[in-house]
Amino acid sequence: MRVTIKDVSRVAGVSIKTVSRVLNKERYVRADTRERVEAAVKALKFSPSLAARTLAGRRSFQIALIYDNHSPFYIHQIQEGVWAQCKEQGVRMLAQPADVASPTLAAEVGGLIDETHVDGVILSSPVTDAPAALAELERRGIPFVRISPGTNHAMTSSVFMDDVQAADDMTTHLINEGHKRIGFIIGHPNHMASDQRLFGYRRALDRAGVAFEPNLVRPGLFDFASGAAAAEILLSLSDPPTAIFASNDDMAAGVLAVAHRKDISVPEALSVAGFDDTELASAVWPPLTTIRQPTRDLAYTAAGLLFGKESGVVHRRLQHELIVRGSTGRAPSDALHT
Amino acid sequence: MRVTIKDVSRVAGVSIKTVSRVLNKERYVRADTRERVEAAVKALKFSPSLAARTLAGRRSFQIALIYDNHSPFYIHQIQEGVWAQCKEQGVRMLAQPADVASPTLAAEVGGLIDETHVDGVILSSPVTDAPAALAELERRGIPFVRISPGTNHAMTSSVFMDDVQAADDMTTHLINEGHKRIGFIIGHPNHMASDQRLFGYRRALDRAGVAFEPNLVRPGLFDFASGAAAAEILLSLSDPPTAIFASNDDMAAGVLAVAHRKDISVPEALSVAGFDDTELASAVWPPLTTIRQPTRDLAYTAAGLLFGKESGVVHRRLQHELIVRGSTGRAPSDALHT
DNA sequence: CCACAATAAGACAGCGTTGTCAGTGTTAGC
DNA sequence: GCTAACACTGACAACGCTGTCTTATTGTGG
Repeated sequence: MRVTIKDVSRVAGVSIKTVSRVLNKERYVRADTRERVEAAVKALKFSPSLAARTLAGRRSFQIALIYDNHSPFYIHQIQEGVWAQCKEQGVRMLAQPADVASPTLAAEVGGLIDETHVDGVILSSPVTDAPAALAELERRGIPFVRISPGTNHAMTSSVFMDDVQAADDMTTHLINEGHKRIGFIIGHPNHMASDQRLFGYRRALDRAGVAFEPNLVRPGLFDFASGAAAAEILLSLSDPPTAIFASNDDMAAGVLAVAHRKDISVPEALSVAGFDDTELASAVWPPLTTIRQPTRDLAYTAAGLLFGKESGVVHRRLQHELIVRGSTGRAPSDALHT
Repeated sequence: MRVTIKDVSRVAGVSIKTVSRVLNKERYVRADTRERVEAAVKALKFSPSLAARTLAGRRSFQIALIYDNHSPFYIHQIQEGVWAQCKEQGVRMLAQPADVASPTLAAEVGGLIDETHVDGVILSSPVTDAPAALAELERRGIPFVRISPGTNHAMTSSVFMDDVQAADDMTTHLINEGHKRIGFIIGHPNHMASDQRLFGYRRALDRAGVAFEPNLVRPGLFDFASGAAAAEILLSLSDPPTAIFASNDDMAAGVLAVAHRKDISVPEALSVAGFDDTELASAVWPPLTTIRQPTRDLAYTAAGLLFGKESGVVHRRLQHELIVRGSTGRAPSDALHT
């Protein structure tokens, strides 16, 4: 039924081992032999069985992407980046949702690796910082790369952006626009990036000599609803902020919705800023001023590192960018002084 | 290194075949033997090699999900639904993006199946209607289920919603709100659902005796930008529509953005409706009146059919729901008559 | 022209399971 | 108490490749 390496070898008039050599681009195959084999492969539309290659060889031609992130846009971009790199390398990608809070995380990660024999793993935040998952990977000595990890890890490569600086950039931008009371919505507590963005916000305030006010900082969960809930509270303050900086776009969209409902015009009465520059940022009104996180590139680069394009442990920082759109503007009080 | 069935058999004091029987829940294993084996499996944290099972047996414990859809929200829900079902069944899911317009589609689908030996395939629109892909699947006699196919296919199961009725429902709702001039933005031409939604729109107009006006219908591509572009044209008409029904939420968000930019208040001066009820529908302002498409359930059910929960070819229709939110309201002229 | 390395290709075992078949207990019926 | 049917278990080949080892062929320097 199935076309196997045997069929190819028969058609090409060589041994199966020689076919295997051609398939794996090994040395010591004469050019004309190679061509005969390749012609046979094409004629028979032969695709080698991954299962057999995995079982017999040292590679499985598969990698896993493990994630636990509730922003569909973010995940989509991550998947796309890893996928693109895999396609170039002729490797399959196993997308694996996980729950970092689950007690069975370690078992799931371990089982995945044992069952599939994947050649490597890409970890996306916050799985990057789940000790249980990391321990399983290390115990098996399987290569892995982390995307936007929150913790340092000398032994494995990672790809990330400077969350502190990015949040600092955004906050500074708002300050430069005349804002003094800037609300901040923290990201999901599972994500280390959440702390870093908060830190960047505080650092910018400090440097500018703007007093930090705990009232203006609210927790969030990286989703629309939590952003809206936080905005509800911030905007009900007796002395509400003139700008709100949310730690991701989804939450910023929540802020916008509340502003609209309360008939607070954006950006005239309230500036709103997001983070990530997902498709959502341009799909809401007004379009969000945000930080462009090179998510897809992060993922693409991470997968590239996994395939050993560079040797040794590499920590690569990718550049973010402040994207100014319609959701932010001069502080309202400021307008009086012009 | 790796824990194998041999290790388990040694610890349990049985043959590897008996371990295999327990693993596969076959008959003819004494209860106490089964327990001994299960204890050994647990003690050794044994996970059977998928590669070996695939090679030796008739099942691969893997299915593939093939999609080509540019709405991240939609794909996310589809993946989630299939994934949930797979998890219940203890089967791995291979997510495979594809390009229905690509000339290599058939080769990619064929290669995927031959390489991975997947037990079945889930096709999401518009791959459901790509003849090249279907032919490859049929040639191999591999079971597959289609999610929201546009064409009939007697031989395989499918799961879908009634796009015609849903579009009819929405259009009727708008008519009932007093709208006479209702713009319509068609979906991506690759998707059969696009035609059906257009048909439902026309059917509702006909039934209500509202004249169909070709001017009010614009093509789109299921993305934000094409929705905005269509809205731009519709709203520049000398006699613009009082409502715009976009064939999905992404395009409806584009309409909202244009309305905001042109300072047309929604829903007072313009009603906007979407389709799908993705997360986006609730993340924009005002939140979109839309059709709730049971995307996740569609996917979950499709995967269930693949695992043969029911025998024979099944075509299951899932119920949609009209979700009325803030983006639609009475037609403006209508207000005068109240 | 010979020794020796480099190149080229095949034979065969083995990866970790499942399928098949054979063999051994165990029970039921008369 | 004997036989047939059933329940249970194991031996062994096979799945489709790659790794290792062996053998043959071709080049290369002195």
